[in-house]
Amino acid sequence: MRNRPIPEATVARLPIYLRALLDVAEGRGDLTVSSEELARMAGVNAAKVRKDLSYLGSYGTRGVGYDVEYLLYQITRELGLTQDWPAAIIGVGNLGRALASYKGFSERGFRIASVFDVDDKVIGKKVADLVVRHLDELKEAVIDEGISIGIIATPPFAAQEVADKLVDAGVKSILNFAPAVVNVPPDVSVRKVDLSIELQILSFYQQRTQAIATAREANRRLGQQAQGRA
Amino acid sequence: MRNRPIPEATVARLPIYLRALLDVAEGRGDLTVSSEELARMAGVNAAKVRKDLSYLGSYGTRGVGYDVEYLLYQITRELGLTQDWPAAIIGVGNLGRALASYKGFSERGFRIASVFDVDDKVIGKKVADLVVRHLDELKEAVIDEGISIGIIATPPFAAQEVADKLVDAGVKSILNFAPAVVNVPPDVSVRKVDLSIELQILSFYQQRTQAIATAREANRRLGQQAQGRA
DNA sequence: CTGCGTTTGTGATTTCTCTCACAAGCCCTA
DNA sequence: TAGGGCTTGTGAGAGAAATCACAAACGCAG
Repeated sequence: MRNRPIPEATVARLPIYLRALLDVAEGRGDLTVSSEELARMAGVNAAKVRKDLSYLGSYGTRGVGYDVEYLLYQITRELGLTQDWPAAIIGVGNLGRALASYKGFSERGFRIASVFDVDDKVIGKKVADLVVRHLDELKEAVIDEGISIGIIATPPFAAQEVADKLVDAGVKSILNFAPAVVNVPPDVSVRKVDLSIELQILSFYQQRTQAIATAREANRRLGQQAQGRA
Repeated sequence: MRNRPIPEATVARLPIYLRALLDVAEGRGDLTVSSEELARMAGVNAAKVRKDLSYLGSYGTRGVGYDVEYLLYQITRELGLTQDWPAAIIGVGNLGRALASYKGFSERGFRIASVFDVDDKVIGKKVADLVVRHLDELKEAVIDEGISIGIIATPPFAAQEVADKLVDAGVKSILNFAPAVVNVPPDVSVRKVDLSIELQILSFYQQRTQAIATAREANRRLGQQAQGRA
């Protein structure tokens, strides 16, 4: 099992296990945790937890469970969170500003090192203790400050251009909040967070269950009519 | 193909196609679009586009492509976007405020109808033209204003409690921005957006390619040493 | 009306993911 | 040291998603 590449689906769950483990460590101070318990906290089933963790190695003890501290360390290391990855936010609109001061990032060890925009009205102003710089200074900043993650928080029409500039500056990881598809070379990772897409997906399932309810209702009425006729 | 349940993976892509189609319609005003072109705009491959669309029905014309307006309408209808789904935001911190004034929601037809919190310091204040109300008024508001989507933007410790209240009030769709797992009955849909998890996933892939580069480098040096000895 | 170039729709296949179920292995007690 | 109770680690099978590859069908030109 070791040394096999870790499946994408597993990678996406490791941060959830990490959070659960932190809760266990801080909260109760238990020394070990079972796959069953971890599963409950992460909202998945126990077999999945065990298989996921087995990709990292055999870090559990049969009959006992997983050592909380040890597993915490292993997941942290596997996720590359032992080093820090300075990030830059491009776009200082509503969303950009909220992201710049979002506590969740720093709590997980991510530091916003710089914020950029192209609008003279905001350049030079402070956002979450950082002075907004012009996008033209991006490449320089990436080199000087070792920025390794770019966070796109621009309007959609600017997203591709900003992505190109990030790639050109040597950034290999991009988190895209703009509602637009961005294309990058294969050695660059992009993840997207699209808020309205999430709502649209919810809408689909809601509409569907309502449609079913309506159909069932119609059916019921038809049934009553049939009974009435009988 | 029709009437078969639409796969989850397909549902998640429909909003992306929708956006691409809107671009085509507004931008060029072309009357038809091919799966090839849609694929390019959506960042997927053409076969996937065709298979996805085929779940909705046979809306294309062989040798021609898809009628833009017609397909737009069909996807809109399938996603349930012909009716409106008023949403409520719970939690008026940085993120909650940014979400309340996020243009992307209204552009896609989602309306934030109410915002809630439990902190007396913000209740009664205005956020994006809406007066912040106490969470205790949630159930009432859900009924009166027909709220069908709950957006959780609280700190993590409060997320489950808020989710329970949403469920209790009859909300069937929840979008959770709090970095915490929330459990709900099976008839309720939850989608989560966890910003720092996205960064952790990026970190994993970045760290891995760096590790590979380092190993390759070490290898190269070993090779040179071996050559030196030969 | 025929033939050609184009693009869809979809069976078949491959790949990825989840789940099951149980042997292997650990701890503890006597 | 032997045995019983737990919990892990993982092979095997089921299921979902992605991809392939091609027949079917359309428009148009001659």
